[in-house]
Amino acid sequence: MKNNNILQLLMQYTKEGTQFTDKKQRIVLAAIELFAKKGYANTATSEIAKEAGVAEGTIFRHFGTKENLLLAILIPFIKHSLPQMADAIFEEVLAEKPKTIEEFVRALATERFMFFKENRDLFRIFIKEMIYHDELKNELISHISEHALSRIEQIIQDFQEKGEVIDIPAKILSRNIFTTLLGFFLSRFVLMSDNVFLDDQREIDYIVQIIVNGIKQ
Amino acid sequence: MKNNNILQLLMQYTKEGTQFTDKKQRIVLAAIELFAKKGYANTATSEIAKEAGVAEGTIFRHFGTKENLLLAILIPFIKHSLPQMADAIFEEVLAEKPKTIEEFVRALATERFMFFKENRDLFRIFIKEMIYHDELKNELISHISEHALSRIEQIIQDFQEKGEVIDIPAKILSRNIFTTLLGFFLSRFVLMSDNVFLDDQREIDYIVQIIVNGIKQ
Amino acid sequence: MKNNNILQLLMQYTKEGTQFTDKKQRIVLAAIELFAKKGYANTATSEIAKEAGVAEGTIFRHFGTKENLLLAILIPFIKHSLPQMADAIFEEVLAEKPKTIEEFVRALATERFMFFKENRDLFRIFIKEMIYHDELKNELISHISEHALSRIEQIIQDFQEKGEVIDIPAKILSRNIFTTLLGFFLSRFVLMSDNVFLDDQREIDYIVQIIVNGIKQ
Amino acid sequence: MKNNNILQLLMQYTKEGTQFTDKKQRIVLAAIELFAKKGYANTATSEIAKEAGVAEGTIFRHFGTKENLLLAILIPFIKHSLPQMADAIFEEVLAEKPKTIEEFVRALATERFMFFKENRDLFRIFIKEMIYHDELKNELISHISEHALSRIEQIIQDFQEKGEVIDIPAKILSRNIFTTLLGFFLSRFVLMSDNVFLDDQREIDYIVQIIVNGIKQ
DNA sequence: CATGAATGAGCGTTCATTCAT
DNA sequence: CATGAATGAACGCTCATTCAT
Repeated sequence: MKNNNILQLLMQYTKEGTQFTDKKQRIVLAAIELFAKKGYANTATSEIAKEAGVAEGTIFRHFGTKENLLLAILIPFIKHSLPQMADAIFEEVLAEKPKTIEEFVRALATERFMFFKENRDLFRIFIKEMIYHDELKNELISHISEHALSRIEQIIQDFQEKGEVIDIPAKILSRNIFTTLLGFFLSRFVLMSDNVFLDDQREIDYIVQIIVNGIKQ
Repeated sequence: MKNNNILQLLMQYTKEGTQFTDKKQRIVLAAIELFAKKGYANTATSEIAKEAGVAEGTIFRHFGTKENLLLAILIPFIKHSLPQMADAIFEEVLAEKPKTIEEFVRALATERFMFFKENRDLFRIFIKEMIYHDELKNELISHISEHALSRIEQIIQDFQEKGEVIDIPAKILSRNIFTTLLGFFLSRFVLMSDNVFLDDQREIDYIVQIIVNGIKQ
Repeated sequence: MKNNNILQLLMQYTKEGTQFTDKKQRIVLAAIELFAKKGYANTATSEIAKEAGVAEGTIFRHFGTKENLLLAILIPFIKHSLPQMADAIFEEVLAEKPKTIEEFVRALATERFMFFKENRDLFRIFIKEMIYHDELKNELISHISEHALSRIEQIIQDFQEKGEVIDIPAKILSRNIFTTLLGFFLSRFVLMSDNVFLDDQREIDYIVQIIVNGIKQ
Repeated sequence: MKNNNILQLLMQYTKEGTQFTDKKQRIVLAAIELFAKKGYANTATSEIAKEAGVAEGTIFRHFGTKENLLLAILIPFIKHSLPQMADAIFEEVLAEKPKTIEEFVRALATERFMFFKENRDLFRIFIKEMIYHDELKNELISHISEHALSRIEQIIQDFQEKGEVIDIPAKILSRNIFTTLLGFFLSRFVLMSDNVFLDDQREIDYIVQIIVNGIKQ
């Protein structure tokens, strides 16, 4: 779980294949912060420039349009970081060779919890902009299906064969695990205020328990 | 389950306590439709006026500002409709005197599924605008806590006393049921495309099964 | 020759079929003045607004875009005023039943001289914007061909039949008369400074003499 | 008629009296091409730089401002190339010792036709930019008067003395010849589309015939 | 000399809001 | 109450110009 911060991944994948320049990085960071805080539509490019300490024109020199700046944040994440992350997640989650379904769900929930905690800003941008941005929505959903759901499904099947998990189609179960976790993270990191919640570890414990009880044989 | 449509409820509760005039109603209906379709920020008041068949000035005569129009849609819903709805929900859910926790969860999930299905537009506005609108967020959360979570908690406790539900604090359980359902509805009605899903009844069946298995003794 | 001023004609032909409002008129007049003086590209909409004594937004309320404002000046002129003018020109020119080719050319040259003198601003806008605006160019040329050249050709043929005009195809002659006059007007009203020229009457006398000698039998 | 291309002349005359460097030449050539195609105002210096294969800064190192670049194209042409051209024109036109006014006009028309055909781009820049650029306009007109009109006038006088040309003041006749030719070239190379025209030779024949008939005794 | 990233004034355009009718 | 023309602040964006390298 060493590198959970997307921005570092983000920096590695640009059209040019080169590192972002200093100013470009500062623009991206300022944009993420402001988009997350106030939303894309309510953030003026002049504010981003001010926050980043560059001239407004510099934003357009690097990204062409404001929308491109948004996409320059989101698309590489979807296209490159997300699959790579999916690999990393399952590598890490499976590294400890979870023997029970509970160990697996706990590892997954913990890993994702930490991830969303660390990248709450980006997560918020995603959720907000996706709602009316079908292109992004479909792109993201197809990537999730391909890279995450299919793996969870496989793992569930393994546990089903061992008789540890109830006999509902693995496709359904995996989607419900995914949905349940997503709902939890949405409540936790997007919708609700922090003060509603207990400490992290107990939160994770409960959601794991709920999920696992829900699917255990 | 006779009156699931919020708009009719919405019309009955205004600050002034009077009925909305015809034009005011048309403005609210047009605004809801457009806010839901394109988002608050991307909807011009001129569009709302056109869609409602009134002059742009009329909107401002009635609501003062565009934001007030949004709040005039959301606040009464939260303040009046939501509690009333909560009453109605539990009245209805409990009307059939659910004998088991499963019957209760199924009744609740079904009722809310139908509700969100019918009011998807308003649901979307809520989610989207709440993300960066802390006032709304807190208002909504406190109402939910007060009117929904506390009742679920009470019911859970009853079932715990009967030994049907596991011995996790009822507060936690109820919040997890709530979160799980909300996550499901967010996926189902806000984030995902329709075509990802099975038919309604099977969707409900599975989410109920997951939740119930998760908390059954 | 009572109504040589295009703007009055311009005012009569709008999409709505109504008279321009006062502000709309002032915008059009200011735009013509500034476009003519400084060119379309070098005139800011803020300047037009200032000159017209309206808010900048008012321009866009009425015309949508800056280019539409240009076209709202030029297109009605081409589509409506120009054909109508062509009618008027030949009506007037032929009203005095010119017995000789010289009388005809003189009447035509005089009428057009006065016209361009009075509408020099609009003439300049036309010439300047047409140079790189093929749509306008083609529109104008086709209207001129249809409404002006064909009539001149007819009249030339009549004089050829009377043996007054040399036996070059009437099509060629008419285009050369047209071109010669146009060249004269371009030099006179667009390119050259006023001080290069003699008094109007002598200018007209000479150009007529040149043209007539050029085509007389 | 060996060297009709202005650009080569252009390259030889700069303020500094030195040869243009390679990069400077490439900038000028690119600018001429783009100014002619899209107009001065619609051509970005970045485009010129790209087309010329130099950095944008290089343009400003050489020319200081964009307007200076335009003037660096037009002024030397007016100051140096135009008089030199005038010499060359009349040298060439008179080389064949035109015995009749028709031979003279034909030689002049042919020479200029070929010239404008070959330098249509530059011609367009001139016309377009001159319209609102009084400095340029006056500069050009005074040079034309001095170097071209005065010579034509002289030649016309000669033919008048031989009784070949009508007895209108030579000043007027020469300006009318000039104007008629200019009008023809404007129509031919700036305003009209190519497809309106016949083949070059017949075009020339007719314009010559018109002019000559117009002034022949 | 040459570069090109950076600049920021100025542009066309949008739109919530006002107000005379 | 209702209207819709008018407003002007604020926006995204362009581009001639500068300057450190």
